[in-house]
Formats: sequence, structure tokens, C-alpha cells
Amino acid sequence: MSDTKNDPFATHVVELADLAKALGHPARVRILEVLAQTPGCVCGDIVAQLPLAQATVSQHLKELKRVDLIQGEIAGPRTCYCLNSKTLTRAREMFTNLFTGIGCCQSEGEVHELESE
Amino acid sequence: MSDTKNDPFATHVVELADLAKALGHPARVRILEVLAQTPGCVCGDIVAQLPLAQATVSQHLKELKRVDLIQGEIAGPRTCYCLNSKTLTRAREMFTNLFTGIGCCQSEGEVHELESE
DNA sequence: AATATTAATCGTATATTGCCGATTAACGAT
DNA sequence: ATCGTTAATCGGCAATATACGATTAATATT
Repeated sequence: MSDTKNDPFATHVVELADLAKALGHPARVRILEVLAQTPGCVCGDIVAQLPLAQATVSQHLKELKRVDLIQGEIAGPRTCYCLNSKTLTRAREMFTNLFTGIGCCQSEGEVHELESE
Repeated sequence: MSDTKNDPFATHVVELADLAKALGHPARVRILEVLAQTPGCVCGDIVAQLPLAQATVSQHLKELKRVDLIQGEIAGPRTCYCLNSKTLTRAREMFTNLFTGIGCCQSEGEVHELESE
């Protein structure tokens, strides 16, 4: 997808990058928030809360579905969207691992201490 | 009361999406890992550890610099790259907020009841 | 000054993304 | 069966992203 050759990146790197890519658009981040807030997670409701056309929102939903961050259940003529907590947990773990794993670079082996939040 | 059709995305959403976009390529995730592991964080060292040409790596470094996840310090003819712990911490907070903020949906496969209108 | 080295940038080609209007498919209701 | 509604997909276009070789700018060494 990214380069034409065999991609020689580790699987966890590819997986994390793919998840990040899916989160790499304001509309898609917003969609996740909307799905978390809205009891009825119907596509039309999402469209109504985004400044984008229905076709565009549908594409963003497709991208979120691709990485399994959301699921779509057909309910009559509508589609009810739902967060996938399993993938969300997986994503959270991967991002946490990344951030805690890379610490800081000041001097070799030394981990930068983080200010308390 | 806001008209969501005409309003732009909230700043925190844009900021998070922008960080995610910067992490949305295996090469850039890998660069962060390399910078965390490699004591001397010189550009050439990074290039040596990636399956990409120097010009391409330079572009990825530029993207990471754009969102301030890394810093480049000119050291003679070389450039010493360094993780920016401040932005990393900020990013970790934002991702954590996203994941914990949206919690989870229902159990997998289960669909919300539709509200009649 | 001349040369070697490093890394950013240029130029370019290709692929992907983002956006929308229009269309289609699926479904409920009449 | 027809109509209206919903949402996915199609077609097309512009913008962005990715990749690389070639070039340039900066510096260190000789």
C-alpha cells in the first residue's frame, strides 16, 4: 500500500501505522466521538453532524470499517454503526506501547521523566 | 447552538487527526522507534535502518518535524534528530483521551435500538 | 581551493485521498 | 407494484502523498 516493494516493516509497525492512518482525518475522529455520544448510531445521524456530503461520510465510514474500528449493522433501509470496542482497546494498547516505549532521546538508555498530568 | 454543516471541526479533533496522520506511515513509526533506540540520532543512521532512499526518509523526517514530534539539530554536515518528549507526551494524552473518552459501544455484533421519529 | 560527505530540496512520476453529484440497491410502506 | 427513504457505490476531478534520482547547500578535511 505504501511502497511498491515487499514491505519490510515489522507487523506491529504496519498495524499501528494503519490504525493511525485511519484516525488521520478530522471527520473520522469526529465520527468516533459521535458514535460514542449518539445512542442511535445511524448513518444519517452521523451525516447530520458532519460538514460533509453523505457520499463523503460514507467513504470515511468505510475507512473506519476497513481497520475494524467500527461495525455497521444493516437495520432495514438504514445502517446502524457501532464502535468496535475490541479494536479500540487494541489500538489504545498499541499507541500506549508506542509512546511509553520510545520515551525520550536525551541520552542513550535514559528515559525522560514525564511531568505528572 | 451550532450549525454543524457549516462549522469546522473542533481544534482538538483537528490536532489529534494531524498527529495521527503523521503516525500513519510505517516508515514514520519506525523512525520514532529508531530515534528512541539509537544513541546517535543522525539522519544517515536512520536511512541505514530503513528500506527507503535518503530523499524519501528526509521527507518522512520533514513530516514528523512538521507536527513537532521530532527535532533536528544541525551538527556540522550532519543533522542530529531527536524525539520531542513534550509533543510525544501531548500526543499520548490526546490519544488516551480519545480512547477512554469514547469508551466502548455494546458487545460486539449487538445493535442499538433505533429511536422512532 | 579542492574534495568528500551529509542531508535538504528539486523535479517528476505514480498512487492515493478527499470531495461531491448522480446513481443504484435495498428496504418499508402504501 | 409503486413510491419514498436510506446509504453504498460510481464517476470524475483536484489535491495530497509517496517514492526516487539528481542536484544543491553546508561543512569538514586535505
